[in-house]
Amino acid sequence: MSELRQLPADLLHVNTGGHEPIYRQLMMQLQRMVAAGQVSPGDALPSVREVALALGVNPMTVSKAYSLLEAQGVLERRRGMGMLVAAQSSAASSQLERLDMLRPGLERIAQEAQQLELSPAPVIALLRNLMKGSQG
Amino acid sequence: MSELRQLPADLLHVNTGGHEPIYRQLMMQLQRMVAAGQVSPGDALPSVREVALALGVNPMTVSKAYSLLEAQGVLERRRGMGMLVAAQSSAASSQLERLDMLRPGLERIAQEAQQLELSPAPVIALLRNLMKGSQG
Amino acid sequence: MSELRQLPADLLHVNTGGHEPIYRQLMMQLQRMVAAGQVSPGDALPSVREVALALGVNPMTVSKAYSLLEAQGVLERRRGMGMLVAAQSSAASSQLERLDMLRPGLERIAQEAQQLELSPAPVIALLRNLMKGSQG
Amino acid sequence: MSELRQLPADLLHVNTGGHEPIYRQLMMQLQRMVAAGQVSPGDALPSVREVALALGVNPMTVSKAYSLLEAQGVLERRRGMGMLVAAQSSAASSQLERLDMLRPGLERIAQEAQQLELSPAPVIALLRNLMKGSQG
DNA sequence: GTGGTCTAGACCACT
DNA sequence: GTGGTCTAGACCACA
Repeated sequence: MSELRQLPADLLHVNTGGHEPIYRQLMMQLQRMVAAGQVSPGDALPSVREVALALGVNPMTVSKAYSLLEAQGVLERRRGMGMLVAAQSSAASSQLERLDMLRPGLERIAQEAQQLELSPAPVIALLRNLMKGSQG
Repeated sequence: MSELRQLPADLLHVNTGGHEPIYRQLMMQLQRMVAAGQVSPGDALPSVREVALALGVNPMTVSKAYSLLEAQGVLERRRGMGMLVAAQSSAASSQLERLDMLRPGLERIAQEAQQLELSPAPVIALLRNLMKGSQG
Repeated sequence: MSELRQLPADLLHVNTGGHEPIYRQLMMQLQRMVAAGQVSPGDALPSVREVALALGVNPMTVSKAYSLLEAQGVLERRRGMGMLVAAQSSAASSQLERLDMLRPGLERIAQEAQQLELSPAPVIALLRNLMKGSQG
Repeated sequence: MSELRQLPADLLHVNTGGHEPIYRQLMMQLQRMVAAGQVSPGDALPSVREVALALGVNPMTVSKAYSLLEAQGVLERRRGMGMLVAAQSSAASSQLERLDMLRPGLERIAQEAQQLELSPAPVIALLRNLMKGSQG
């Protein structure tokens, strides 16, 4: 029997105000955590009810995120055990794969910067600053 | 000389496929054009009907974009004569102000990069690449 | 031959920004000037072109105001002489009649004050202040 | 106790006959109700469909009023759950703030009274009368 | 259940 | 010519 790690529900965050749907915020966060190896195949996810309570959102919303990730093969539903990270979910992804998850966002930034007639230098400087900040 | 510049309608583009509402795409494009100084206070905007025809969308959709920009102080209504860029819309914004329009997007990128356990270097390299591409 | 007074075009004002149509602003102003006796039956009005130029509005807008006042019997069109204040326009109105012109606006104020749960005292105090200001 | 107050839809009224657009009538009514404290931050608004039904207008018209108030920071959207009065909407406004909402109208009255060469006394008397009427 | 978006079309008001 | 308003109805996304 492998020892079951249980992902704490309070690792997830949600921004109710923005335009991005809550279920999608949850999906993307979980996907990133899997990709980064912060959670491994076989690890258990907090129950729908638990997450819903911790985040103050509707349980159906959490359930939707879980179900979509299951359909994507990222999660697995185990009878009586809730959801856990799927075995074939290739554990942590390579740096290149993870970088690719950022590509759409970066492409959009690049396009907007061009429309704002901003040269790469200041944009990159700002991004470097923000990344130092959140890591330091 | 009361020479009135008229923004050509075909400078606007719209992506019907995506999730972002058409009216919002128009709003953001116009806002960036004003900020970048590609269009100046007092310049006339193409008529609602003109834009609607050029983009193949419903006039009300264009009108919604215009109205919201007016409520935001970016545009001004000249009764019976169309819309124009508002006077107090501070002409072209400074580089710092324009950079600030990118900040939310960059903050999000930084947060996601952290969750993906990506170091600044590769992310910044990718962004630099994308920005070179759109400028070349 | 009675001596013809000519109303100067710059007595009229117009607020392009608001919701009230320009032609209506002109109509109401002229009506108030007649009612107050600031202009008398037989007095000539500035030409459409003159007013349009002085106010920076479309001549058709001025013309519309004049025509509607003519239809109302306030103005008279005299061939080759432009518009003049109609003879039967009862010269200056009585105080009661003039007060009645303010009634709709005051009724609206009263209704809004009630919805705002404002008692009469402060509203009346503010109005008294504003009237002193514009008269002093 | 998470007791949610729900604003009844029949508190809203609409005058189809006048010139003022329906959506704007709704906006102003709601704004005054918030300012007067008749409805508090966190209170739920009647659903778009409910109001539309009660008033016999198109749901889009109601939705427009709600959306504009949201853009103005008066209301907040709870995805899939309806609208509620925004938290930062400073609860009931002070008497001074509410009085300020009447200022533009009163300024206009004062200006018109001056053009009508009316002295403050009769105007104020009329207003006092009208306000008594709506309170009795 | 909630609001959001878009369309097609009619009608209006202003300039 | 300009934008504004409203309707009726369809379809979508979210919770």
